[in-house]
Amino acid sequence: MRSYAKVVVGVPVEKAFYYALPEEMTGEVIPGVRVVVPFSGRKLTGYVVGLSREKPDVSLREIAEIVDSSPIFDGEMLKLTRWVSDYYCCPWGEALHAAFPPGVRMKKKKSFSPEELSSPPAESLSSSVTLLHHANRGGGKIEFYLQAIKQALKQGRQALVLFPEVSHFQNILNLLRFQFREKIAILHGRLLPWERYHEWLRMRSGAARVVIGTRSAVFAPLVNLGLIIVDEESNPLYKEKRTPAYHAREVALERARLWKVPLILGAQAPSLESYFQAERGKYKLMVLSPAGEKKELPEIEIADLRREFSSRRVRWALSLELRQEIEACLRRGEQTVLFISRRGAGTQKLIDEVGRLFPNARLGKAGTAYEEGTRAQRHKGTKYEETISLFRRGKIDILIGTQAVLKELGGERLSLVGIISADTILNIGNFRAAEKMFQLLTQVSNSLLGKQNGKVIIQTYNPAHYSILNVGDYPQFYREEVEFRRQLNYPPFTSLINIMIKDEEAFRRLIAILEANRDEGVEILPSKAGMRGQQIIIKGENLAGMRRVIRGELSSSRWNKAGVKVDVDPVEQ
DNA sequence: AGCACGCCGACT
DNA sequence: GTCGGCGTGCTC
Repeated sequence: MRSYAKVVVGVPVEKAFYYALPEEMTGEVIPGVRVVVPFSGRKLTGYVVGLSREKPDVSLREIAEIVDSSPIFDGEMLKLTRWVSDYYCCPWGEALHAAFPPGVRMKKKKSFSPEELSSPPAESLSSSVTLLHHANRGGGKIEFYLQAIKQALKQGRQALVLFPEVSHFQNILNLLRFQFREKIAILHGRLLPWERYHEWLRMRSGAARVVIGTRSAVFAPLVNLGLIIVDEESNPLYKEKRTPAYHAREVALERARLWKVPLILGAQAPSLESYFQAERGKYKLMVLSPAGEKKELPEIEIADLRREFSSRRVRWALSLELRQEIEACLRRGEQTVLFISRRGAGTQKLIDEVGRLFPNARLGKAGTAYEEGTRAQRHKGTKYEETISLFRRGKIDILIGTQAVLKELGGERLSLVGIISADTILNIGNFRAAEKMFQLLTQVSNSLLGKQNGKVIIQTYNPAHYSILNVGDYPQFYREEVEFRRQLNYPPFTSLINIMIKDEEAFRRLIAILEANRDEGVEILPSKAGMRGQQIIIKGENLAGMRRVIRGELSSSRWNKAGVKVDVDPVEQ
């Protein structure tokens, strides 16, 4: 009996297309392999996503060529990418692309030892989600992860461990390499194409047993997955900004569900979403306190700028408290980090002021590695890295920096962190502002944990804000924040979809279409987004219907030039 | 994405 | 009369 291949091609079209198989290809064309097909006058590479016995009611053409001698996606991975395309409103082809990175994509006709591939999954592990709420960045959580990984390996399974960025791997990588040596594979965006290809093959063959990676590694081609860990699950770097704008934690949740494997989410300060699920009993909550002697939180002092500047005309960047504390810190021969939330006009003013006030201190300024180095430079070492290195070696007394320096905190001689303006974060007009503030302060104060003179000074016009007052007490912060979210009907009580549109005419057209198909309880909030065009925010308890409308609508090519970008569950950074 | 089809303005 | 603008719609 003849069968027909259902093929997804890399065009922004929602549909799959059917092709006939030439006699000699029967048995070789199976779901998950790539094929070359004739498509409106040209040849395109597409993914076979299924086979059908019935002849579809269209005139068929034949598959021209088979690219892979064994599938690059198994059935589960096809389901996962399908879910990504449904949930994040992108064509299936684009979701498949995201799961199949460039370094690997160009290679052809390589066989991935089929005997490993077809091995039936062992008895399924208990599928559950654990939220590991740990108080510090110390060994407790790594120990926990290692135990879970060992258990998965003992059952003959593979473990997938995600971190928000490469610089966070090192600690666990050293420990894992010590125990498992060549069984470790690494996957992240900065690998060279051949490195990625090499790691891909090792995962696919089952030779790699533990995979450490960043967000895109959530699609790692594991043949015998037994465990997923997402470290620092609340880190916004897990959100992809390009299409499909997936959140690696959400994809991990779906993957764990599909593969029926346990998932561990780790966080110093969990995301509202995750803690909400834990509170309702959907996730198992585990709270880890610091092992050994209890390390004290640093002293947290609030510099109330309202009082500070009410009597004076000149506005200084540094409050009296912060100035005095820097002075004390310098006297003790210890280091200070001054955190600014954005680069810009305020930065130079701050640097000048610090220079004037502390003429003998050695100053350093660090933006981000990205801003201060070109792509080529980043391999050799950038100005940013140089500054950080000087700071680590104690050659800088006062370091002024943005978000990026936060992960460099924790050196021996650092004892003071000053938040120059908490309000630039609290006033960003985003419902996650308080959460972002709390995340920041948690990270900062944990990096000074147990320091004898550890101190955080927060300069603010909002000294009574709950995100500041509750540092060190996550449950209390959560209670206040979740109440705020409930009252304003924000996640986790609702979901959001953000659509950006350049073309104004298309913007109006899309609003009309969305309004016409709007479900009960769904709000459609259009607005101007300045230079970037217009945006439509869709807000509601259940957006499944809206998702369907968006996906169906955008598959029509009349939106091609309108510059439409869909962001499901947006996370502004 | 590409490409054809189609219906309006300005050219040899 | 035709060339070509790009709006619209289709590709198995």
